Amino acid sequence: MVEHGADDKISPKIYPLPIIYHIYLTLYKAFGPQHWWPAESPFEVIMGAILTQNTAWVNVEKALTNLKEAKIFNPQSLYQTDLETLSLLIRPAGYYNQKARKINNFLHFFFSSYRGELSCMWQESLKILRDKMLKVRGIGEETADSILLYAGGKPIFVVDAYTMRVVKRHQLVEEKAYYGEVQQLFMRNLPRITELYNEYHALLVRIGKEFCGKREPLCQLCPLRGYLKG
DNA sequence: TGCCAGGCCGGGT
DNA sequence: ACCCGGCATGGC
Repeated sequence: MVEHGADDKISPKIYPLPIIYHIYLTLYKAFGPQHWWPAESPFEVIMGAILTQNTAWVNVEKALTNLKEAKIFNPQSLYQTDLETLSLLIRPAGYYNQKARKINNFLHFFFSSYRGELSCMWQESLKILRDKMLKVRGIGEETADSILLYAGGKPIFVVDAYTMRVVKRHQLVEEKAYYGEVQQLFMRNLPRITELYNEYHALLVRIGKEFCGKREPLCQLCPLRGYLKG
């Protein structure tokens, strides 16, 4: 352990790492990099982020494949495709009528504000872009943050159902905590580094799936069980 | 068979 | 400011 006091002027004080940071290190050592987001392009990340809303990823992949096979998987073509056709193609992803509308809403925003150019959209500041995306019907906080982090490489932490379940199961936040509180828990306790946020969220999904069933109390095999309060 | 999956919206208190 | 029903397919 490091002694504090005498050499304050020489080296900065060493504080204990926040527990949130410890948990990341634990997960990374246990599972290694997760290689997220599974997509071939930033635009594909955006479409996937909308399609995966409350939906298993395997079903999203089917929808993405359909769009690619129809040779319309680019912003212009998708924007020109009528909702009926679009909903048919994304059917495997579920909620297909809503999601067709959501994709169209996003593309309308994308073309009217940024000429359909991602490079143009990324020039916007993080906070402004986030607020603007949240005004699009069908883009909520998680979807917006997923787009910002995994498509745009912006340093914003994504909170999803697994994240929520893991931090609540381990009593790192109160049971009623909402999205912004959990997001702040992570962002206040971690350096603002895109790669870190990227990997951390992916790791949380990994252990969420593996050890944190929806109705289970707390899996004894979870590598985080030692961090439980109380 | 029923439950779950990388949410979000709109209407009702 | 919460709370809840609706949206829908596919896998286990």
